[in-house]
Amino acid sequence: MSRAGRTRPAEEAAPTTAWRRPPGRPRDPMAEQRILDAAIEEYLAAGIAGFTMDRVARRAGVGKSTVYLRWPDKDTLLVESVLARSGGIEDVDTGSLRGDLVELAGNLMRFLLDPVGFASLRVAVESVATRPHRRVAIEIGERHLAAATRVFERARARGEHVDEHAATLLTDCIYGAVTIRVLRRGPDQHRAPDDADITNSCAALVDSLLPLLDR
Amino acid sequence: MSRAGRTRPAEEAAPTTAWRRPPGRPRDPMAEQRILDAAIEEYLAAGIAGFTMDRVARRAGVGKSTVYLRWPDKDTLLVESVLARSGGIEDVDTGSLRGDLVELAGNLMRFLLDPVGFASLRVAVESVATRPHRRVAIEIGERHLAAATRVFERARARGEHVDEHAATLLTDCIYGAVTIRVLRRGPDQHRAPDDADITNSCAALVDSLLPLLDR
Amino acid sequence: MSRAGRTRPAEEAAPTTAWRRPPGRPRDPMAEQRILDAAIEEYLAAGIAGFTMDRVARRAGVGKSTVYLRWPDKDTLLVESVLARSGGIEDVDTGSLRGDLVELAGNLMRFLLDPVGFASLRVAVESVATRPHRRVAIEIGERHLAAATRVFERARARGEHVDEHAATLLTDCIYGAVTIRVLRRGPDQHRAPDDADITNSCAALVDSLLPLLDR
Amino acid sequence: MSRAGRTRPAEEAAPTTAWRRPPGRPRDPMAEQRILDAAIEEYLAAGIAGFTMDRVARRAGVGKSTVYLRWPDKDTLLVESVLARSGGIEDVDTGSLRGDLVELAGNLMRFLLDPVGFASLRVAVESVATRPHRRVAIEIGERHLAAATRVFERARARGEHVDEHAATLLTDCIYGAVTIRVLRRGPDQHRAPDDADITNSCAALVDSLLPLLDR
DNA sequence: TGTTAATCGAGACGGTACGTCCCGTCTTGGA
DNA sequence: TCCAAGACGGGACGTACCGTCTCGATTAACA
Repeated sequence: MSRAGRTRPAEEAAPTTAWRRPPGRPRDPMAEQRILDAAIEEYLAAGIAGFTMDRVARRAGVGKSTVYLRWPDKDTLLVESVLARSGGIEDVDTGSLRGDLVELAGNLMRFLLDPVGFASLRVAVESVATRPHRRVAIEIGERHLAAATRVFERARARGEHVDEHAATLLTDCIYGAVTIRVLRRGPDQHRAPDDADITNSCAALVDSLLPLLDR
Repeated sequence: MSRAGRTRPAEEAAPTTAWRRPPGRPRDPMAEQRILDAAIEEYLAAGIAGFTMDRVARRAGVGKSTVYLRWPDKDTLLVESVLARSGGIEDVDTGSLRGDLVELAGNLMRFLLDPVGFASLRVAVESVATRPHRRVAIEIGERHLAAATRVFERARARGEHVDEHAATLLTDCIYGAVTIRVLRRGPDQHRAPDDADITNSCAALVDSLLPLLDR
Repeated sequence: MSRAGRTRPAEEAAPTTAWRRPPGRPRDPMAEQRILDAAIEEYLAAGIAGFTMDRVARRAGVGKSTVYLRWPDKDTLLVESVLARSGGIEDVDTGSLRGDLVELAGNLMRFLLDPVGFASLRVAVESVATRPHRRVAIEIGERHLAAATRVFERARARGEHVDEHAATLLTDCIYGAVTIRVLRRGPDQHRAPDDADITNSCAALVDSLLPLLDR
Repeated sequence: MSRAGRTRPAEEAAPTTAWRRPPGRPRDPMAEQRILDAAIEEYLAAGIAGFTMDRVARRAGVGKSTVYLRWPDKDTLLVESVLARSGGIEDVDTGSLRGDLVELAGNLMRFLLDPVGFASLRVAVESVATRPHRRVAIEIGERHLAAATRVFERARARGEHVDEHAATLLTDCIYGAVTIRVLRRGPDQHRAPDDADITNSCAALVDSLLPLLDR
């Protein structure tokens, strides 16, 4: 997620040394967010084809130099905008493994059905193919995986016996099936399905797969 | 897969009437394939960034007009090139359901690990998001799905009892898991994994999921 | 005015030998004129920029090959179309030298004020600059000059003494002045000047210049 | 001669207010001339057929955008290039009316015999026909006319009596005759005629026409 | 109170590719 | 052999962006 720009205080490692503001006019702290927002809005409005640095800068009320000072090129800006927006795959904790998994699957499905969320899938797939951005895909993957991992850890902490292999399998199947099903219908099919529908179908999926844990 | 060009004999609805060649010089029947080939070669050589209509035309030994007569724009040409190349998800028939499924999963994984195959995934994901090409994604999906469907039908024909729901679930899980795992490592990680490795991991996946069929 | 096409009977020198029709389908005798007409219409309608071989052929109801069989390229067709249309600088004969010259000047002015006539000036100037068509400019010049020459010859035949040099000078001045004046106001200034106006101004011009003949 | 670009200081009407540079990077003041030069060179080297925007930009060491920022299209650039080059119809002042007129006629003839000068005639004739550029023709005309006007004014200042009508007539005849004679032989007939020849023929022309001033 | 230096909005710059248009040629089946 | 139709290879057009650059104006910390 690090940008090419010069380091900022928060990211510095110097623990004891006092931080000295670099000389010159400091960067506008608002610009960053304004640009990210403008980028997402442009992307959502016009798709990847209409996504133009000039337009993003214009919409953000910012000069192009201000953009290029922070992101080295268009692709990077797009990727980071999407990532910044699709950020929080919040942790889930319903008390039971089944409940957690249903919630997890539901979250992913809701996420992918949202245009920005789906965009992060596009970005991930695209970045797998373009060497320099592969990191992005991995990061997105990790983020979702981490939530699943914690769910299983909590289950073990509760005393349930969960085989490591089975857990991985379950995760891949749940995430994979959800993804493939969303791909089959596309995001935001003009009207997303009812929240209850999502939960129901995810519950059915999880219930079908749960037996795998018992060998 | 039909282009914007004028109708060709095979696509005509006229049942009894003899087909009359339209007036004027007929389109070069070779050009079509030469362009598609050149497009894939350019794409593989230079990636999406270096994919240029002029270069494709040049490589195909063709004028740009000849290209634009057949495909309305760069995106469409790229998509159809990839699709044309990623065509044959051949049918599998090993005699047993388990064997078929292992083969199916292996085919998909090998397909996705190949640059052109992975490109078709990119194209599918991208086309889900861009309304005008959604058809493409569906077509790719169908193509893979059809192979799975036939496998289950053959199983039923052999007398095995296969629940409809379970079959769908199995298909989604296998395809989903394979896809997600490929996404995790990317295509053509400089050297694709051994063919035996692929088969082994697919066998493990299928064996783990097969119990789902028995409720 | 000869085209690149194969020779036609009328242009042949064979005096006594019977002319044998060449084998194959004879050329459509109408096509020639239809194409010339269409060319002028297109030129007048859209100017040189909108003058397209495809459009000319289409308007003439003719295939492009039919055009190219008769004229080797666009420029030649345009030039010959204009020339064909601006053809007749009719002879004048009013009985007196002054009358003839006034008529001559008037004809030229009317000719240049007509869009097609002015086009022939454009074509002439242009063709002076483009080596391969220089012939055209000369031809146009000759055509106008010839009329003047005949006027002076007739004057001499009537017994008037007309110095050769003075005649040339007079011709150049009359034609030159008329041309320059038309250039100053442009052709078809939405509404051409009254025919009487033209005659009057030409008469004034000629009357002013006539004394030059008496040394 | 003004282009579509934004206003420059000199053209501004603000009388007392200080001029403020518009925001953004100012246009490269050299580019203008470099492009005009490159255009003329291309035109002279390859004629109108080989006159390509890409080549002009390349030769000027400039991007196409830089060209199109200043001239809206190829025709306009060509016209203005020619005009810029054919600029200086210098004033003449030999002390006598006859001397001035001979000089004037000689200048015009030399001008028209030079490829660039003749090009300006082409441009003028062409622009008379194409509404949007008519201004150009007028400007070229005025420029030459002005020199003649000043000659006659000076003559009057010297006390010579010069009738207004006669002066106009003389100008039209001289310019017209010279133009028509150049048209008859074309510019740069591989080798322009000797400078003395030009002067001689112009002197003869003027001497023949001078009597017109005395009624 | 300047001086220094980085950032800001704006927009011109050198490039490159797009998709369109047209030229002059070629290739059909039919006249 | 010509004809109408229209595809073909080639190449220029004018547009749109990219990522860089150059302005004058700001905005701090340092002197």
